[in-house]
Amino acid sequence: MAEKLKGETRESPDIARTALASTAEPIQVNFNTLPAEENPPDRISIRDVAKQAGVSIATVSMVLNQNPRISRGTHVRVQRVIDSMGYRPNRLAQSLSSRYTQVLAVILPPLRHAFADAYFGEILSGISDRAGKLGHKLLIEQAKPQYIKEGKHIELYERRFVDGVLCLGFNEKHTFLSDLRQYPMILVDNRFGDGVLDYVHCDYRMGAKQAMNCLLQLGHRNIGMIYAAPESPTARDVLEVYTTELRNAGIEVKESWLADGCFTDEGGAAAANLLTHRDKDITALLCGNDKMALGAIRYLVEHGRKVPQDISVVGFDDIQHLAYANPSLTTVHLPLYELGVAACERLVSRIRGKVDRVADVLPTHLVLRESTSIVRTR
Amino acid sequence: MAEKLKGETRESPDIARTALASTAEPIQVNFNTLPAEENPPDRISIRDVAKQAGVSIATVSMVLNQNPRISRGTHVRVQRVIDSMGYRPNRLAQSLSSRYTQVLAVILPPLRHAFADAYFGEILSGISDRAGKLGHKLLIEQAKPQYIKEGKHIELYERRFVDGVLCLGFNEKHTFLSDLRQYPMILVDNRFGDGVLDYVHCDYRMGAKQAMNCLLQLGHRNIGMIYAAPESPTARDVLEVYTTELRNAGIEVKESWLADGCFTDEGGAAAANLLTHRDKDITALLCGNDKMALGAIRYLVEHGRKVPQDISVVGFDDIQHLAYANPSLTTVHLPLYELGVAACERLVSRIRGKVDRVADVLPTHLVLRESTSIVRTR
DNA sequence: ATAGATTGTTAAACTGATTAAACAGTTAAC
DNA sequence: GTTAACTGTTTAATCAGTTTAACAATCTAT
Repeated sequence: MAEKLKGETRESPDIARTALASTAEPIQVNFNTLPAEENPPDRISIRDVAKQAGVSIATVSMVLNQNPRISRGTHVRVQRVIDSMGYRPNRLAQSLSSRYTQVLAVILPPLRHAFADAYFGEILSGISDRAGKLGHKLLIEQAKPQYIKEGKHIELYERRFVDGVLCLGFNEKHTFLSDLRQYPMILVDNRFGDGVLDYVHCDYRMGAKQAMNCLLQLGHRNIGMIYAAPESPTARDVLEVYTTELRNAGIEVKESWLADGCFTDEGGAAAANLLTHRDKDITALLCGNDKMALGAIRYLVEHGRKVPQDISVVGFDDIQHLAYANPSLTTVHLPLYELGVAACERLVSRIRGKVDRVADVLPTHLVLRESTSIVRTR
Repeated sequence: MAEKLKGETRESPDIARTALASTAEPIQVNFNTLPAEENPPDRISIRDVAKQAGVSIATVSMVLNQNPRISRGTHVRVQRVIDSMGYRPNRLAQSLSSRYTQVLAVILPPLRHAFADAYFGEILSGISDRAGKLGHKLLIEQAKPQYIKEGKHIELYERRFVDGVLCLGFNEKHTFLSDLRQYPMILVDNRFGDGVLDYVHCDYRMGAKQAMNCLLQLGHRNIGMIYAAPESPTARDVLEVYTTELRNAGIEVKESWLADGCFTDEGGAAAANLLTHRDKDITALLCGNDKMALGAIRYLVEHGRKVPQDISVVGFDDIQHLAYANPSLTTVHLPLYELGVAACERLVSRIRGKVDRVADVLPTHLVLRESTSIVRTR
């Protein structure tokens, strides 16, 4: 138990303060000297500006929208008034008449930790950055069953919340996607119904080929696979390339080499358990994502199998901070940030009617780290 | 190199298919039989509904808003027309006249991986869930320097994008926060300028006390601290309680026990390096968040110090999936999801004018796992 | 029977912008 | 010296709702 010294309790913690002083910049937040905003920031409308500038509201509107029919002189004069009054156009009114909201929605699957997920996070970063640059705001939604049942995803367009939608983490099982096919929408990192919906996804076939090449070159022949979500076309791509590449190497794939890991780390651990028990000779595991790979490694290490000495593991995603795992993970790098950028870019093009079909596939590459090694000869 | 068997190349991967068949539900997406939406979903307006129902648009509006001045009969009759026509009110028009957008913004700091961050993610989940229940949409923004310089954070209100804003991951160094003090805004998981801004945060003092109690009870006396962001009041709370609790236990805090870990895992590793070299007798480390704790453990383990046998480590946050780390992390659980819920709830109350001051503090608790143990006597 | 209160509905003003069409004032062409 | 073609600006309609005040119809109370 902590012994308490009388008279010392509740004393000011100087040392902490000292530490602070040395690191923190001086902080002064004096609210009395802050620029006094006009108390009720009385909404200034386009009419006020027009009156002040001695022109019609149409002129102000045209100045706002850089309409070339406005003369240089008027433009400058009106702009000056706009700036001096601190006028900012009400975008509800703008959207109401212009029919564009300048807002995009991102729909995520109803997973408990969808927002804390590195995979979605990386894509979201890309989307957010590009949306900002294109002058669009981002609305975030989770497609809970109730949400879909109530048709909220359709309301997004119908009630004019957004101009377009990006769907992340969905596959062909999510039939609500087809409700959106008549609106600007892009399915991110998957395909749907043989390409009925616009999409942008990573080249999972290329990634799988890169991973399998690596393992085969390291001499592995008994390679297990922890897959997930076989209803997802891109996930299926990996499975297919996996078997094809084995065949091409003259190896007959055993059914017992396959296990579903549900994209989670627990699932990955469970799958590793299953696979290693079904076939003691497996020397390598290809995993559908990094989380499962991590779970598998944890399971293996905890059960006395050394990674990579006894068994090699390859992941998919190349999630940040997993480079720091122990052993660090060999994985297929998916350009998730770029995927987000591309998806956002294409969606805006679609909204503006500049393209009428989006079907992009982004290249991957393999990142060799510590979780793979040459097969051990017994 | 993989040997290729002639005639076997590019064959269909039956095994993968079989695996699929067993796991996947049957997928049929027949687009010809999907309910044929009226080709041009010709915008239906309140006027169309009014005409069809033989009432004025005012009546339809009042039905929509459940105005009690409408008789039961009319309500039912109009509602039936609304349903049959599939009418959905344009929310731009609604917001324009009602002065409420039903949209909230979440502003995140300009960190590269803000969206992939477990800490923010957890809070965001809470916010998103509650916002949905309260009928509000969520806009997500990152406060890049340029963004602030251009006053986009003020535009959020002035241009009527949102009714209120939740600020995550900011502290007193972020002076732009004070620009928002005249609008509905809640600072999440921090305080600002002695409480000028509304806030909801976790009880970091309580958390620090719980962590220190634990370490002291385990017999540790030379306890180092990896802190971060001393400009953050809540971070300072931890530092202060750390020194106070040591003093109360009759231990004089050494300046050399403190190091800044910048809230990152690399920072945590670097700080662990620094601390263990400055004072070889340190037997425990208190870390300002889980990421730094993880980095510290990685550094220690890689440099031959066993955790917890040689040195105990306590984190802060209780981030998901870190329960699976090896060793699993003893940490202060912050109710981040609940924090998001509370913040959202309070913000909406503020917008509706039901409260005029928000200053909530949520309790924490310690989660004992494997990274701490009784001090080893030499 | 008539004034007063109650109830339900509607006309009209309002929210704050965009934009097509009209309209002056110049300049160019025949 | 008309007519035609441009320029730059304004008028007025429109986007799709909400809300206040007015109004007609019915019900009470005197």
